[in-house]
Amino acid sequence: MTMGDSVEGSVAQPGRDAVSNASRKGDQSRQRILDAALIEFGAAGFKSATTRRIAERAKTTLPPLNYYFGSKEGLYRACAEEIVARFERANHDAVAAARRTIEAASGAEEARDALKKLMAASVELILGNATYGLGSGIIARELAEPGPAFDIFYDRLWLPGIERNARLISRIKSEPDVSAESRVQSILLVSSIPSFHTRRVVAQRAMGWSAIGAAELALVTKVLHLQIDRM
Amino acid sequence: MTMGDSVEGSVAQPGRDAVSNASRKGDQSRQRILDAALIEFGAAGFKSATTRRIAERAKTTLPPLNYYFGSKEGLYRACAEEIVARFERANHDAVAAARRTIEAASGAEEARDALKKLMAASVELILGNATYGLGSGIIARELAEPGPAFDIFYDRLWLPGIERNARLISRIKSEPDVSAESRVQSILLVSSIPSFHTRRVVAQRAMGWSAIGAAELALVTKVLHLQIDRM
DNA sequence: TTCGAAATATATCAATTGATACATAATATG
DNA sequence: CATATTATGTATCAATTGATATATTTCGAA
Repeated sequence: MTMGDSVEGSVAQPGRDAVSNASRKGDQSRQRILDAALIEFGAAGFKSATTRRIAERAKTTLPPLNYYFGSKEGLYRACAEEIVARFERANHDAVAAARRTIEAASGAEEARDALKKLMAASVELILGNATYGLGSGIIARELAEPGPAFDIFYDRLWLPGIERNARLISRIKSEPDVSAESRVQSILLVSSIPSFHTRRVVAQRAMGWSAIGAAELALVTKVLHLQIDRM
Repeated sequence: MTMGDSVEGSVAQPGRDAVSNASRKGDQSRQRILDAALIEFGAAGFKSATTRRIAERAKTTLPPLNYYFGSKEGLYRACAEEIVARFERANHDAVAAARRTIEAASGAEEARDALKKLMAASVELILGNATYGLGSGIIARELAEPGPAFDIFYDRLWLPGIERNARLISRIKSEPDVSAESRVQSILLVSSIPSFHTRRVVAQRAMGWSAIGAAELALVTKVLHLQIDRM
């Protein structure tokens, strides 16, 4: 039985106690493949990226890809899981603060502040962090054309994000329960996040920028804050 | 010499005076193929869509695709041109009004109104018009991963749109010339348009809607108008 | 009606590509 | 150290797919 079999239905580490992680040789290969796949899938998309290019970038050959991830699609899903994990790690503090705000009977101002922090963290992640740029490309593509990873992003990014923001917006407006309107507002706000990837692409071309500078990052954040202030 | 040769460098109708358009038999085939390609490319993207499926949907075979459009990529570019043409046709009135407002020494209120009309037309087109839904998918994808049609969309949609809106925003703020800030504001506004496609995908899932209703369309437009009122 | 050009279909090619059978090497464990 | 397990490389397969050579049909002009 190969490792790949245990991947079915789960992209977590294969059957092995979590203690000895990264100790065995194979873990390094697995990680190299995952990193290479993030770059290739991010640059070309699921269908256009080829397993050969991924293997080449990971300085290995084809069989290890299937050995560790079962199939190209399994590898793609593993990339999605990795992206979500990085997103959760980067947003951990803002999310924890938001959760506390929601659970405690906080006032409108605290909710407003929590919402600003959440949005700022997401924008920073997409526009500011060069490494995550790959992730935002994959996410944007998966939204333009729901593919093998849509469920992962939807269940672990969009749905929780919409729910969380809707409660904060509701709190801002001092509603007794979350209204449908707050929910729609939340959707509009959350779904504006991927558009920052679009903005990156268009702005770089329109302004001749090679990268998004701190100045534009600050401007975007400021505009978002103003938007939240006017809710 | 075949028709396909004349496609190089131009996706316009092959060498034939524009008078007798749609008269010859081939024009109907060409149109059927284009319609089929819009659907297939819209659903699956450039790489994933197959010429066989397009031919099948157009109730024909492979050679006509190359005969009329030279190659798969030529067909894709023709689709992009078609999308831009439809967009321009649907937005013609709002664009003409904006042009008049810009050229005349209109005041801030007229500029505000022209900008609202422009944005409303785009939103209506993407969220409201079912037929154009295909186009917004292709556009969204092309932004997530610049491909063979990026230049077409950029040159004929983004660049003119950004320029136009920047002038209107500048007028709203009563600036002597268009400032860099107005330009950035314009980019943020214009690049928010494709995100309505994202919103369609996410909202349909999150709210369990099978389609975007008139109510949500009105809400989105209202939110945008408020945003413009606060510039 | 006749003839040449335009249009469409059949069959096939060649390249790409995901996957894997098989052999070999590396590693860990007793 | 010995051996079973894990890991990796070579070579190859089979399916998909864009493209086209070639034959046939359709159509319009003379």
